[in-house]
Amino acid sequence: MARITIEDVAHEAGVSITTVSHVFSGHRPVNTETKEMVERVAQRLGYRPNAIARSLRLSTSQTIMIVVPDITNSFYPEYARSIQDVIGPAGYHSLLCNTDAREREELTFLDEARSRRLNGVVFVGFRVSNEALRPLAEDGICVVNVGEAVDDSKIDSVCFDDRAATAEVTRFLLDRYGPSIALIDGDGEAPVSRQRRDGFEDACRDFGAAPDDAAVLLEGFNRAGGVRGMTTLLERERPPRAVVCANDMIAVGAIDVARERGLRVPEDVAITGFDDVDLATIVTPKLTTVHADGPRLGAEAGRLLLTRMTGEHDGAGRHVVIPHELVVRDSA
Amino acid sequence: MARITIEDVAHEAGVSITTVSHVFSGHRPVNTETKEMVERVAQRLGYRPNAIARSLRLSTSQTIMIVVPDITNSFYPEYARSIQDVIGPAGYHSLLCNTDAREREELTFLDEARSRRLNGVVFVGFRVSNEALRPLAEDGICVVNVGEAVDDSKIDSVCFDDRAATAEVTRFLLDRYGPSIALIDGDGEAPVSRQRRDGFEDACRDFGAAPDDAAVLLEGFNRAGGVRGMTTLLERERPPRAVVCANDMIAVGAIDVARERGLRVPEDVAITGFDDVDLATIVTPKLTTVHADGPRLGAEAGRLLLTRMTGEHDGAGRHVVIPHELVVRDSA
DNA sequence: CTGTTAGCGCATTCAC
DNA sequence: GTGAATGCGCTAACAG
Repeated sequence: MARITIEDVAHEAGVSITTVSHVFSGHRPVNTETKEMVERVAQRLGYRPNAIARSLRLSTSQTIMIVVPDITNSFYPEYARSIQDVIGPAGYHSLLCNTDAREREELTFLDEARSRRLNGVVFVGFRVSNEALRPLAEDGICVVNVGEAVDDSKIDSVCFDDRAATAEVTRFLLDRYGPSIALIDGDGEAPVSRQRRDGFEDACRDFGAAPDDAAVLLEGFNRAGGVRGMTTLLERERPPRAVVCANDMIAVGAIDVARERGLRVPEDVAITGFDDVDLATIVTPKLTTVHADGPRLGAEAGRLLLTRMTGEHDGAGRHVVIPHELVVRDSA
Repeated sequence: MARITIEDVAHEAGVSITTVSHVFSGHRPVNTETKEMVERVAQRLGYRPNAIARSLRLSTSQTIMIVVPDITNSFYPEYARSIQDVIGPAGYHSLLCNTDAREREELTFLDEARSRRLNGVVFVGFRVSNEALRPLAEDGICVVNVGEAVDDSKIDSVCFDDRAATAEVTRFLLDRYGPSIALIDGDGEAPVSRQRRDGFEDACRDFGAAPDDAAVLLEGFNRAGGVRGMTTLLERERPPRAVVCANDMIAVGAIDVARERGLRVPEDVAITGFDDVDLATIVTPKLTTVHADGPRLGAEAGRLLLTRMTGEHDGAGRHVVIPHELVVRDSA
């Protein structure tokens, strides 16, 4: 139960702990015989270096934190996996943290990152202001914000142009089905949400249809949100001819309701999603949606983080926008 | 950049580090005024206790590791989230680790758990033998294996009765559609996979149809696996009347192919899944599948782990089987 | 090529 | 109610 330490190994092998340390780190040459002997002893004793002690000594944990709002939205696992694919080979581990879009969780994780002296954080924030990331950067933690840029800081950012993308789908719907349109948004406060809402309103305004406030519903970024939203919409006197959903899961919920009521999609109501996750091609009808490449977003975030962690880049924040694409399938 | 330590706070506040330590731990009474003063100073300086140092001193990290084979299969995020819901309130953090069902990753993570002196591990292993968990338990790490029990150890286990469940769906299909049946399995070696295969064969044998080896395909536990499997099956001279898929994602892929070829499900081919994840009710036709409650599995695993970590339980391994249920929908 | 030693930041025992 | 001193296990000067 008492774990084997480097000292036990040194003692058993009849060498100093320094030598054992160097056998493992390779930071200085060790006599081949001694080396092999030490390795044998370590093996026999079942020695595992204590990563905690090493972290304390080196003040680096070789780990990063990936903070996401909803791990059950498959967009995020795909994205997270992609980050891991980038930073893993460089020797970094990662903590995948789920906030459920709660402010308290967001703050707690950020605090944790500081307490644990993590090397980096890739953050998708829903509640907390960008400013909350500053203290981390000041502590020397590399951070990539997924979303808006953080001014005057060394914080990098990656995002999609959510506003433009949503305006694009909205325009597509407007052109095809006219001005009877609604948006089921995912969240009142989250930046992504606001961006998408703005895009929706931009397009409506451009089209000449002053966007009715009542045309925007705030539900959750999930299937249940879509169900609630669509139900509300269909209870109206004049249900919309087309519905923009702030993500694919919402769209799935909306389609559920529409079909349940015997409405044909898109003949009776057109419905679009956002993200283009796997679901998009599994539902019937297949979703017309915005392809927002999660893996690519993750890869880019990982790359930014990595170059900063290794010191390859050390200037002001870099800001990259991942291109999106409207994918027209069957739901609109 | 140089982080504030407990010493900085003590110095600034004009007290000893002992006092500061106790202000934060509450492990011994501190004069109220002193306490408030210290807290103010700490606040002002932006002090964050160093979790690494604390871990080293206390030799506990208050962290567990959740190891899953495929984070993009929504079964696992749901399951993991559920574990977190159980252990989080008790003050434990968790690392969510994705192995992609690779042996090397499985071993690496297990090693990591030892190196980092984690308090617990909840393990879904696909490649590595149960025996690989023993060293962890010997190091005093609490472990819950999701799958088979580990004999003569303090390792708990949770599982579904995969064999019985698969036999059940298979029998259902056999009764309804006769002996022309096939299995698209997910993996050649994984224990879950073997269990499900055995269940399939049990049912076939019972039915009197000696299971043809050729009736079992080994693909991946994902949509692409289902696509490959179904394609192979349909190229046969006499394609099966019913197809058991080892999980829902495989079933989705299989349905994709069937429909593409103009086959009606279930009129031309019946298809079943396993897990009953969200997808199951999103595909058309809705999946007939085995409801394997991921969140419940996670909650139970979390509970077992927690009671062991807190010392509430400290005997031999406990083994719990989570009930499953055949859910008949539209695909068979 | 190898060993001695001083911390990394904290919790805690022992003294006051 | 408070402080001084020790050590958790490791790495990296520094010294041979």
